[in-house]
Amino acid sequence: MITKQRKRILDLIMQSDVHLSAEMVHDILKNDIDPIGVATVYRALNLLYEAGYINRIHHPQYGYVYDKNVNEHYHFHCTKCHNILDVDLPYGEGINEEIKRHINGDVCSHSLMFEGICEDCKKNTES
Amino acid sequence: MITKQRKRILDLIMQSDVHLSAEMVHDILKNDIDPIGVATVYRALNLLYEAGYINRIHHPQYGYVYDKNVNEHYHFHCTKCHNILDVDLPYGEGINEEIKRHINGDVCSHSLMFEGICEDCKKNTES
DNA sequence: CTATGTGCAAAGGGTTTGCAGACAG
DNA sequence: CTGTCTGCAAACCCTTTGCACATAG
Repeated sequence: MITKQRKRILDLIMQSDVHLSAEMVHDILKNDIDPIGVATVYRALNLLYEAGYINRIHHPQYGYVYDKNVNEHYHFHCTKCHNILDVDLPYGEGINEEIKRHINGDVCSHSLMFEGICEDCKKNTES
Repeated sequence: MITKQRKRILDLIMQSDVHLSAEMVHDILKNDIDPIGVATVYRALNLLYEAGYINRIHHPQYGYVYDKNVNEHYHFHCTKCHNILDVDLPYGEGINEEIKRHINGDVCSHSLMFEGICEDCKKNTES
């Protein structure tokens, strides 16, 4: 069911250039003309993720963050500002099969996260 | 400072075949002849990790889990039993440099986690 | 003896849940 | 009108913190 709260939450994710956590989404929407409650935000994000409208990744600091890009891809985490950036590297589909032979089970996906200092933080440190 | 509590916690990690969370460590040690408190477990694990005695990885379900293997390596997460297994794949040191060119910042490490069903869970499903 | 570690219980934060009222179709 | 969604507050889980006492060196 598409309610106006869910639409506003989905729109926010779609329009955001950064990866937002549930808390960030709530912080933005609770100050609107008609505020959205925390519970609604958490429920909507889970639902939108389960339905495949948005992507969800594990943030090293803030639990889950949500992403408009639903294609499998890799991420970079800045250990200074804690932003997540998308990494422009082709997704290694084949590696799952390779690992399957080591594990003797099923391997259906993988996630790859790089860690370091992003361009902006590096500039700010130098200056 | 090496206290008997810290030694027992470190020994437990070193002898375990699986990756233990702080809670699991506490659950085991709280039932001993002289029990160890939660706070001590959390403080000791942080300390042992900071000091480089043990490794720590982000578990998709249970916060951090601790690992006796301090060398960089990759992991497999079973989405059924939620165990973490080590993956026997060489660590791709060179890829950090490659990503550095995309990010224009510093890239110092990466973590790679495979997801799927482990051998044991697969067997149990089939039978 | 002095500095550090411990255990307890309370506080903390982020997320989930129960429930009455609101809303969509 | 009926079933689903919302908002609130309480509950929840895991982790951290403050403090008095215990322990290591």
